[in-house]
Amino acid sequence: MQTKIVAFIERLQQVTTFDGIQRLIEQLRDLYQVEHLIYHSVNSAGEPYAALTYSLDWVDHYLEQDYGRIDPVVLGCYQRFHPVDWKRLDWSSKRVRNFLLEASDAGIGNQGFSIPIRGPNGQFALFTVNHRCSDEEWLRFTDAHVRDLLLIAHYVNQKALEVERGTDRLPDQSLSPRELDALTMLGMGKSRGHAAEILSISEHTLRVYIESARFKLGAANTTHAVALAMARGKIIV
Amino acid sequence: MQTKIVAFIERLQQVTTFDGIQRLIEQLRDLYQVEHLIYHSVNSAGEPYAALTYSLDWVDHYLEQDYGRIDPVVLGCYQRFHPVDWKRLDWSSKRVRNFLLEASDAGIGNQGFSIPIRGPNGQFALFTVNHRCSDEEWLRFTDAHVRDLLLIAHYVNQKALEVERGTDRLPDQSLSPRELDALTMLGMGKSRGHAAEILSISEHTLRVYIESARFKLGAANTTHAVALAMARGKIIV
DNA sequence: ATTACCCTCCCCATTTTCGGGGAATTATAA
DNA sequence: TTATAATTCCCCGAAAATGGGGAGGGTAAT
Repeated sequence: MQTKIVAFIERLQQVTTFDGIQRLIEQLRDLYQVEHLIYHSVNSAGEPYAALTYSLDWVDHYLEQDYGRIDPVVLGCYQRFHPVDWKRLDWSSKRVRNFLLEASDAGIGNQGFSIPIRGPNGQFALFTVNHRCSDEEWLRFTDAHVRDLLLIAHYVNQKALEVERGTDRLPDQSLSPRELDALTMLGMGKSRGHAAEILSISEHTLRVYIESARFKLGAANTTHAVALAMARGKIIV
Repeated sequence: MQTKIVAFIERLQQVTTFDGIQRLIEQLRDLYQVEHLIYHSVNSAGEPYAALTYSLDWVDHYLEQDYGRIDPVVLGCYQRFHPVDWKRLDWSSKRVRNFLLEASDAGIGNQGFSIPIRGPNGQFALFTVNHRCSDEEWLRFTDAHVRDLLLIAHYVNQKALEVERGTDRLPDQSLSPRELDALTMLGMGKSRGHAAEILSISEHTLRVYIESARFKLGAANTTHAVALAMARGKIIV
């Protein structure tokens, strides 16, 4: 069994394009004989990327409906450190059950196992195995392959980051100490006036920091700037 | 070497109080013969807790100065999934270098290794080993003990959560779907008017959601509500 | 079936923030 | 050293948010 993963990692090293990752994901699905395999990520600029074996119809529908915001797999893994079996997630809300029905119709299996991954600057990725089978079968599968999957998830993410770095993007905008102070205060719920008082600067000055931070982050308004700074790990509230 | 950790885990099971955890941390420091051992966490309500071997003076100073917001160890690990050696963190800013000098004066060693941990509802914890030695010595130490430390970090966090659950806290406030929608839109930078339009409701209605979400989250204003919802993993922007 | 919560709509007055300007001194870095 | 960035201060009008109030219909659970 170990030869599988060794061969895979060797082949992964050759890959230099997103297409290559996609093909590898498909080969991996066949190798492990599961219904679906999904790698998807959101980089620091918020751009999504995915290599997966779901039907394109489902992917389009998912994106159109912005299901990433209610999908318990995404929500549940976003802040988690450890891989999680889909059974352990929260499927209780009505909206989610509806989503589940649609997913099932689109050919998504009832069993799933997802591995969250985090990269630099808030980059977030998920590596998911999906299958349709009984709980017992699934338990046997996961027990047998968790280690492999962890390694694969890690390597695939590394490769995706590497390939993406080729597509040169805007450099990571760094915020000045005062800008971080300002955003932190606002994120903590202080009003501009109070925040300025705490930082011992005029309210006007505070506003300059917020403005420049907003500009650097490409944020539409103050709330957005705070949200982006948080999402990118620049501040903690 | 393995007997060390087995004995530790057994003793850990007996612990039922915060004081017990503190004593165990001290014993662990002696066991591994390092300068300092630190476990600290922030729960879903934002309350900090720590069991550590730093001097109380330094802890007081750290809290008073709110160094948690600039400490590269905290910042760097907050969004990371994997343990990290302090050398790999970003110590470049002036403010940080100053912090480092103060820390060194307070008896904190030059070498460190921190393990981030995440629990339910945005709970975040750090397990850190600190020592004063050369890079080579430190490499030998970490190489020899990473596995142990990972396990210990995990068990200590579990125990801390368990002990904390005893001190019954306010139940986790759940937000309604529409409240989540509203906060998500604002977190994405939409204005109230635009957000209402996207959600196909009146701007007045949107405001009701924001107000109730703010109330539930105990937030002072909209920006705060979005920040809290993000920190608690309720929304993704 | 009653309670409770969710969703939707509306008014008003007050406070706060936004987005455009401009300008000075001090650090930091190339 | 010279440029670039950071830090600090200021004005103003338009726009948005806040904090009260009230009201009706729906759904879900007890």
